[in-house]
Amino acid sequence: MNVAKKRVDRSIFSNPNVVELAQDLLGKVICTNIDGIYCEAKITETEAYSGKNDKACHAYGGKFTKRTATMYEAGGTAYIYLCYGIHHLFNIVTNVKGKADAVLIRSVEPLVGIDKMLERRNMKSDIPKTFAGPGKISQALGIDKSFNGVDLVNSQLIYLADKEIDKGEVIKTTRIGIDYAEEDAFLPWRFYISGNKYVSKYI
DNA sequence: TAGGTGATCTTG
DNA sequence: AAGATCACCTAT
Repeated sequence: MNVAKKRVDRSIFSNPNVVELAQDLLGKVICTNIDGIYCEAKITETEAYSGKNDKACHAYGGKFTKRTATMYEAGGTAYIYLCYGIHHLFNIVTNVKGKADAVLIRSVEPLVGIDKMLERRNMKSDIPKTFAGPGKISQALGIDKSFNGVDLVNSQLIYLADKEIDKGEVIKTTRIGIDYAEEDAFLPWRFYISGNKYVSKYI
């Protein structure tokens, strides 16, 4: 049965160390109330992006555009953008307002509403990789660009909860799909729960 | 392994 | 105004 859960509060998202926070978010639960259906999914894989020094980050070097503006919002804001014309990528903005850090959610383990998540993915069953990959998890949870800028701390439609699950060992490795970032492509800023089945790539 | 897909940003 | 780029996914 479901372990008692509580909504996480603002303070966790305002951590100025996004690399540490990306690891803390593993095991937290994304709750959505979209299309009138309630779903829950545990975060199993994340990546950290830092506006200040990280060439992989959209807001690198203080870059401020219409798109990146969301990244400068307070920790706990949703940053969602369309990637490759097809995929909505879901990030959680971190740090305080004015500092452009974010955590990309790359994979989740479905907990509640699995049938609805499969339907959104146009799949009949949960085969390996069904919920592994940032484009897939947004599709599964019903997240699209209309949620860009939403405050995850207060929203009824999408928020995070803490089920106090022991997440076990965290694997640290390099981020995916950021070859353009030169030396920063080698930073070990991707994290996943060791041994978990819902991860897009091992090592 | 290659191509789809379109918003976003930069360049001319 | 046009062209390049892109934190990916699916099917050959």
